Amino acid sequence: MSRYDPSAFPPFAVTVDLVVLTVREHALCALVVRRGEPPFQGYWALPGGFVRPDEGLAEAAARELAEETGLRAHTTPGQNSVAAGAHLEQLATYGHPQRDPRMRVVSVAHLALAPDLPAPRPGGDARSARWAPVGELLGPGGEEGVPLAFDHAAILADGVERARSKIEYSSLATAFCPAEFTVGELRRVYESVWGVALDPRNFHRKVTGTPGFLVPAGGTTTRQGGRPAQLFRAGGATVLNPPMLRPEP
Amino acid sequence: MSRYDPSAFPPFAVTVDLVVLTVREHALCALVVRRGEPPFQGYWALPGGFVRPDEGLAEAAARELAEETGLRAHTTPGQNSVAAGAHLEQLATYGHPQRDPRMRVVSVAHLALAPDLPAPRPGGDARSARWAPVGELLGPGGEEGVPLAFDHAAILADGVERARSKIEYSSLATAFCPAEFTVGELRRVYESVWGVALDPRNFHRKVTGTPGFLVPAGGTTTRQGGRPAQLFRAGGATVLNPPMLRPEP
DNA sequence: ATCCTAGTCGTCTCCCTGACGATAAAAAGC
DNA sequence: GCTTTTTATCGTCAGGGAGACGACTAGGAT
Repeated sequence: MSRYDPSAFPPFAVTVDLVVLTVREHALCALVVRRGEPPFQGYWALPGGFVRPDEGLAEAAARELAEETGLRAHTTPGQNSVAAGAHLEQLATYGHPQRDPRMRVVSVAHLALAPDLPAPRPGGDARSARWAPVGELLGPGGEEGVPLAFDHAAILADGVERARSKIEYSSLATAFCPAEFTVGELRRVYESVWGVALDPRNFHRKVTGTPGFLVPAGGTTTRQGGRPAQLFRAGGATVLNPPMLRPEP
Repeated sequence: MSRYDPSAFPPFAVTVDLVVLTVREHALCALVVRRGEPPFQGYWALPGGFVRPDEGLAEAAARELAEETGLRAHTTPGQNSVAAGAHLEQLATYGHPQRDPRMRVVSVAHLALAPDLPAPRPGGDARSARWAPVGELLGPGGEEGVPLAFDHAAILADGVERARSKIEYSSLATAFCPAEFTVGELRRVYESVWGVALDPRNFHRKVTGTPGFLVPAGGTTTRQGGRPAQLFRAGGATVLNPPMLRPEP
């Protein structure tokens, strides 16, 4: 930190990009926006923007998240924030010298997990936004044969992998659920994120037996047809001990 | 990414800071350097420096690591690099607006795990460097009652926690060992990083039974006194299935 | 020769997990 | 109304991993 004259630092721009994930119709989906200007005009991209001069990184990410989804983020002492039903954490930083053709841009990617939202509201500016299944975005050639802008496919892949591994040993899967949910709904979250089928009986035994994971909310509901299911809220536990195990293929 | 005029971006400096960990004398130690100029002149700090204009983040971290320790880093396709016996990965990014009193600095912290090195060579410039047990650096008031410079205590704490959790489910603990090592030496690594005592018999059964973790190197050695121990190298496995379990207090 | 130290193999028990049968309670179809 | 379908929930059982710990081995130290 002493090798350079601080007043002669090289010119960097710092942005935040958001991997916002949700589960819709039994599929893991990411929020993407259509770029209205070059470079990559017309391409789908992750939402994001420049960090403002007097704004922290988590603060910038929370602001962008609110602009794009309307979710309010409530910053916590650590690096993670919890919005109204949403979770926000730093993912990784991407700074390849040529990742943006305009200039040197270092992007601090964040990962947000949100429950199924009514509609992807188009945000403050006029860009169109949509939820796209990550399988399509990350498939060969990307969505509609067109890959994501910049290095956003790699960022999205890292975010998806982070989500997939983090619901193993933390209670974060509840961030995909509304405030009150059933064991079956939580199971469908795991199945959608991991892309596997889980045994309903073993899953029920596991989640109800893990202390602090779920607390009964008191009612029952019939949202899916079939026998009414008990309603739960997320418990106070953040780490799951023992973890949920992702079955191997 | 379209809200700002890219040519009018706010002025940011981007640095890399390094959490370099090793195990020395049954204690987890971090590399710290003494600052020779303000701010925090005379304080201990994590090694680091500015990212150069045409240099990637991992590249900058590898360069700093080589300057401070002499370890060569060999960049891999992913975000992680493996040096000659050392491991390097991105940790997290710290960008609080006031974290550096001189200017707005965003620091991309990296975590390096190295085997016990002969001596902390003072690096290219004249700053003094030393290995300090993390318990002293993170204890109340920090080393000698003086805390680390900037927010480096928080960065170090995050790096230590990352190392502690990552040796649970990956074979990264071998990065603290020389090329050939015994099961006992590997066990002392786990004990030092976690700060616990492990049962030698169960540990031996576990690591030798995990496929791909260790491969016999063919010889035996008596480095610690007692019965000669078989020598192993790190196997090809990077993830441990099932993981090593950190005992709870 | 004896003790000490560290390494290695074995055993036993507990608990978690996966596989899967059985029952319960609602909606959907007839 | 009755049956079928769907989902939820409880139980049982076998296999595997992990903690606790005994026993044996092979060097150095005294």
